[in-house]
Amino acid sequence: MATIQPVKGTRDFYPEDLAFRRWLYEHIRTVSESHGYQEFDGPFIERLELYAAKSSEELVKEQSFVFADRGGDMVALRPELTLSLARMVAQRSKSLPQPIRWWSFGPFWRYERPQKGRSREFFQWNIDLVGVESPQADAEIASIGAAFFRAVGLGPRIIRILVNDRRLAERQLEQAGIPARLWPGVFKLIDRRDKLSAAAWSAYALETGLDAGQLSSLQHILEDTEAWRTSPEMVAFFAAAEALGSSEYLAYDPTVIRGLDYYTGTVFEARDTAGEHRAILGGGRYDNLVADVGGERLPGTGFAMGDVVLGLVLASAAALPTLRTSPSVVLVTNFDTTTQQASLILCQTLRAGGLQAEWYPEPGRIPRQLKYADRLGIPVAAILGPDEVQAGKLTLKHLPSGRQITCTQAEAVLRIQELIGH
RNA sequence: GUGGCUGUGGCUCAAUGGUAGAGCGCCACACUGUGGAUGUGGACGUUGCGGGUUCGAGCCCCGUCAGCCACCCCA
Repeated sequence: MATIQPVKGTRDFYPEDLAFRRWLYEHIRTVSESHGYQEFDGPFIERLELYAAKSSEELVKEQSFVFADRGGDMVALRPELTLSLARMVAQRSKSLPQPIRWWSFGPFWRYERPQKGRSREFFQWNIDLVGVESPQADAEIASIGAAFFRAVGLGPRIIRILVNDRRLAERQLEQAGIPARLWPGVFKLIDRRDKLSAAAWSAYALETGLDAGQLSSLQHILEDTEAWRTSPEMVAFFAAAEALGSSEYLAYDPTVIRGLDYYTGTVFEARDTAGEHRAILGGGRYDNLVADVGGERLPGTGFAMGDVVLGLVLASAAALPTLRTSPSVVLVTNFDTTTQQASLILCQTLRAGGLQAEWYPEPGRIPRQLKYADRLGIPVAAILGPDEVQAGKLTLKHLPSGRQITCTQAEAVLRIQELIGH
């Protein structure tokens, strides 16, 4: 029978895949909560107008799953969370205690061609600090990213968080005599710098409307790795990061600009230092966003990290965890029809004792049952054959060590806990 | 949306236009009450789909679908 194809760009989460996602979620939760952030979530569908002209024109027009609901309203599967967050904050800006520290982990959808590190349905960690304008708030957010990388075993030699500030960049462009109307094009130009050859990039720059002098100034700006010292915000940012212990992950990079239109200040992205993968996370300061969705003006800062690229980076760094997919710590064998009843009772006793226990659901050869336990990584097999039933005992086999003991049923829970080292 | 590459057992891949194979995995047995190791044997295929060329197509041609990769954009 031909199987029906899954929807393009979606992923199936088999137990081992879900185990990884859960592992990720647990690290994200731990790091977020250790900084006092509260978990929240928004709806998976929003009205299209929430996104229109506030994130990026292409993101909304070309890369969102958009459809009319039965009432004729245009809605979108959420392509990002920040606007839902802004909307939720705007709705309760008078009553929510501020500053607001919120995090979330959930699914997002973008209608684009799937490729390496990019799928149409992906999971994303969002973390935001709203109501604070200080560079220290930006430093806290970036440092949470660093703390996460440290927690999952990705050290500063593998990951770097590259930081810039749009306010600084705009000042530099102004000083270079580049008129403000060219800035959007110039930002795009900066973004493309490492994708084009030097000659092609220069040609593209002239097309953007820069003259030779402005281009030369721009090149100086992009090579000046000390320019952050002229920015009070950047200086304060790096000082706070130092205190937060994340300095070794952070570096000023004048070529980082970020594509989303709503960023107003600090911007940053995490990359693997080998340059093998896409950006792992991206974020920055968005001081007008809450006002843009109808609230009072509230500054905010935050980032988003997708699960797909992170998985690739972990794989490259040989840092993927090995995870058990079966929750069972003990398999109760099903020797034959004469012992079935006793096996079921034993299994239920083990559960009552707090152990995750499963029962082989049909009588069968013991080798087969042990092999099953072995393949699932179940550490203990409780063997209950006619001999054991008659003696009122049972045999416990610890599969990783091959050790085997005999005990009474009353002792079983304790003995199993000893075997698995609890 | 544009371009490139690739579709063959469950997986990874072979097969000068001439009999569809291997390794891994799976199953059985050796070992009928002990998994992993070893050996022996076994099952599993309309070669993505549709058409064309040919005496003959997994291979060549056209179409189509899917996957991957790059561009675009971005997590």
